[in-house]
Amino acid sequence: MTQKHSRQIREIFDRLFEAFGPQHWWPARTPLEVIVGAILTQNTSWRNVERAIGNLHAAGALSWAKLRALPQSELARLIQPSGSFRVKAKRLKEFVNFLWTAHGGSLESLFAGSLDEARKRLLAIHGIGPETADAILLYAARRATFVVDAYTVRILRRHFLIPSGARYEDVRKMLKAALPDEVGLFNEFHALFVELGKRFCGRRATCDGCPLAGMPHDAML
DNA sequence: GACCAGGCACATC
DNA sequence: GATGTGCATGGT
Repeated sequence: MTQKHSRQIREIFDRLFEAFGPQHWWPARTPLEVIVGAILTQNTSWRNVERAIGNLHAAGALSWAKLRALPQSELARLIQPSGSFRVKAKRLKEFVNFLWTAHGGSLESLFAGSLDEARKRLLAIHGIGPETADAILLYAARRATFVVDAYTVRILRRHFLIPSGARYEDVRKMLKAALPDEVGLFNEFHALFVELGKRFCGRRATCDGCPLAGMPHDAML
């Protein structure tokens, strides 16, 4: 991690924040909603997740007790708009069951200890991979970890800030090392990466008007 | 009709 | 360790 590298990362943040402003992530009212949303949004657009969460809300199912009591098949029916609903119903159930059996239903207990300890605990739950674990830690537990999504990797690679073969954990550690350890910064930065990706890094998108225009860049990547 | 969206687990080489 | 596939909906 060179100072130049770190400066470029910060320049990206500054440009994105200047262009897009605060993103107000995560769009959820409670830690429970963050966790449910994080699982439902796996490989799924947020719009469809909102429909699913709307169904859960209408069914009065947005509480740990109700999620625990709800039959998996009924849960699957409610979250159907978010896609992969059988898989995701199972994942939600596994999360809730683990929260109860291992931590007595206490998120505080689940999130206790060092960042790495809490992260390992989450990753051990079936259905919680690195990105979902980091989203939960950052947006529900307010811990300073970086959420590395596909856009983030693509953008950093295009700007020569990570090697082409960089893995999730490499990118996460690089970003953590390049930035001050501030939850608010990590929160905003991930959301800004997603916004940039949606607007300018889709398959059909062009770089016209991209806030990162002028920075070293390879559009072919 | 292909392709994508705020991934993950599993099989296979 | 790297790559491929199923999961499944709704939008472009």
